[in-house]
Amino acid sequence: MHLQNTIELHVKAAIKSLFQAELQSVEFQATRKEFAGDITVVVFPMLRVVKGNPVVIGEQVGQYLVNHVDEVKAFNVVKGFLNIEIDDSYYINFFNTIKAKNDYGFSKPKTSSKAVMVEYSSPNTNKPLHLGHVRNVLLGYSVSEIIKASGQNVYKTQIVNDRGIHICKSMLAWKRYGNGETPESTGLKGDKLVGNYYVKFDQEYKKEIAGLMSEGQSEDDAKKNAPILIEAQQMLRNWEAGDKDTVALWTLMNSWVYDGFDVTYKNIGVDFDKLYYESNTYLLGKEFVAQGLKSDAFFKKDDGSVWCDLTEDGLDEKIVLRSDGTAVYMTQDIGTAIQRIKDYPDVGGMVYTVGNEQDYHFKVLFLILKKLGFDWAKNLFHLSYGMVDLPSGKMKSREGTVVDADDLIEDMAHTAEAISNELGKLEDYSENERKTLYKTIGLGALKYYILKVDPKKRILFDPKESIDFQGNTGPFIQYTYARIQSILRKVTSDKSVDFSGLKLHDKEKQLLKQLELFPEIIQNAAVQHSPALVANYTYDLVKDFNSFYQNVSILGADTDQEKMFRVTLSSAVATTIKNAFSVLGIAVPERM
RNA sequence: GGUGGCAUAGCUCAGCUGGAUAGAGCACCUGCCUUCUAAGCAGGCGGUCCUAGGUUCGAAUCCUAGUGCCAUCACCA
Repeated sequence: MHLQNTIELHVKAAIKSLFQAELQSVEFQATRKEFAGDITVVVFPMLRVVKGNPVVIGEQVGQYLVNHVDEVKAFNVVKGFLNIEIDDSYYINFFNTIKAKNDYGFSKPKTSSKAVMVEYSSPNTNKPLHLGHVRNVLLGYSVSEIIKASGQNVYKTQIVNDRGIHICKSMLAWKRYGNGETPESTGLKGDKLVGNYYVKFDQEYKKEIAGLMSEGQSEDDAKKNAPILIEAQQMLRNWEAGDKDTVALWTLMNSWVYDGFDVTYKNIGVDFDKLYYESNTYLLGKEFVAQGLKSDAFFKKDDGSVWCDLTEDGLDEKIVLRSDGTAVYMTQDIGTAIQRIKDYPDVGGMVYTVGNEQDYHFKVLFLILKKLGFDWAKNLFHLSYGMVDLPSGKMKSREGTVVDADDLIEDMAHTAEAISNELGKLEDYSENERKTLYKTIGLGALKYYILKVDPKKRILFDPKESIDFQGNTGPFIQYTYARIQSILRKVTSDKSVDFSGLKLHDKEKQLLKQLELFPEIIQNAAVQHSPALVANYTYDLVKDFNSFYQNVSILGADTDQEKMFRVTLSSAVATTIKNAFSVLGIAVPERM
């Protein structure tokens, strides 16, 4: 049993036997480092059932614990805080149970529990991925890995927004101004090429608006009447009607984009188990709108449009099908959700990684799916995250004010290279080994930078100020891992050595306490969908290790048993760093 | 205007279900490489936890109101 649970039972027993009172719960916290002790019981809440001086009560409970619990060695009471000292043997026993576990902190998938499907990325197919997508992808991937590590099966997926006016704009601009350019002919990544035409469209569109306005049209009218827009809208109708040439061009240009995305995803180091395409699921959505109409979940207005009334839930009426019978975004999302459960009947819930600008949309979507009567609808979660903004404001693809994902990753590797060269520790590394390492460190810095902040908070990214490589950063943690590997190359950790009877150094005990928290952190991070919890935990662990490393000699320990303990403890810390970073999607280097 | 989110050191962020003198990193200042990798360690400086009320033995944390920033409220996605 967990030590805290044991103590809780005995505190309750103490209150019962000393004061004949029932305690509902016991409040714990970590003992502050200025006081002696390892675990602290807060006495104040007990005053509700026991009248008296908190210090006196603390003393009495403390004495009871020393008498009744083997692991409790001593205690002291400061104000209303009962600080309990735990015997070293408890921590050594704990260490013996985890020292050989390569998957420490992770739980095996429980066969009883349902799988979770996590959606992330969800790009439009008219432009390359940028820093905003990077946050999305990193969050989604990490949350998937965290949920897996917590003991549930996970399917990673995305919905590709491959149809709509946005892609028609790129197609039209390419048709008009492209002169038959291809990724091969230009040497450009496919997504970049298509993105260029999306920008081109916007430029031409703005010119036409200006022209119409100089002829006396209002801005609103000019925006509606610009010929290039009207042509793009016609193109969308042609596409929906299945026009051969339009569909062929659509297929071709989308395939360019997908090739480009694949390169970027591979670069970032994320993957998917299954892809869904909007062009395939919006029809299923329509079917279910028809069903919802029959079951009275929806209603039809006179003009033929279909709505869902959510006023009872404090929201508005929401359209689910246009009067001309075409699908809106909501229609397709209904279809996609249902399709996913059809494809994976073991899925009992879904996580949607989508920016907080769509909070309202998902509130509505989840309510609608409940109204349609799906029991899994209660297990839907919108992993809503804050925007990534630049000092100049919002990123806009159309206006070219974006931080491109590929460029950013490359820049990070260059920074890693520059710092590495300055430190000059890798003289004997081959060119290839170095390249790999620079990428590991650069990506580590970027991913950690983004994942360590609470998802719901906005990130302000200044491209001029490079991401740090010191302090609370990915490279700092990677560095600590590499240091430990260096020790393990000198002395192999023997996991069979028994460490009973060892007297622990304060720094060692602190490390063991921190290690003990890891499995709980993973469970917590899964429940809260927060990689930031794992990142900040890992940072604390690494800080503790570095303090240990600089203050205690590992290889120069007094006895062989002590030396092997320190080596094995270091090894366990390395394993924990590696495991924690793996759920963040960050690799760890053997040297750096 | 309605709704939702955010507000903690000069900057970037932690702070779990309310608990001890609010913690880190960066920046700035002091020390520490002949010994396990100094991308490190040890220490210093730095706070009206947005404001005002309230609940409580106790509030950065919970409640109410206000202020500021952001998002959203389309037969857009």
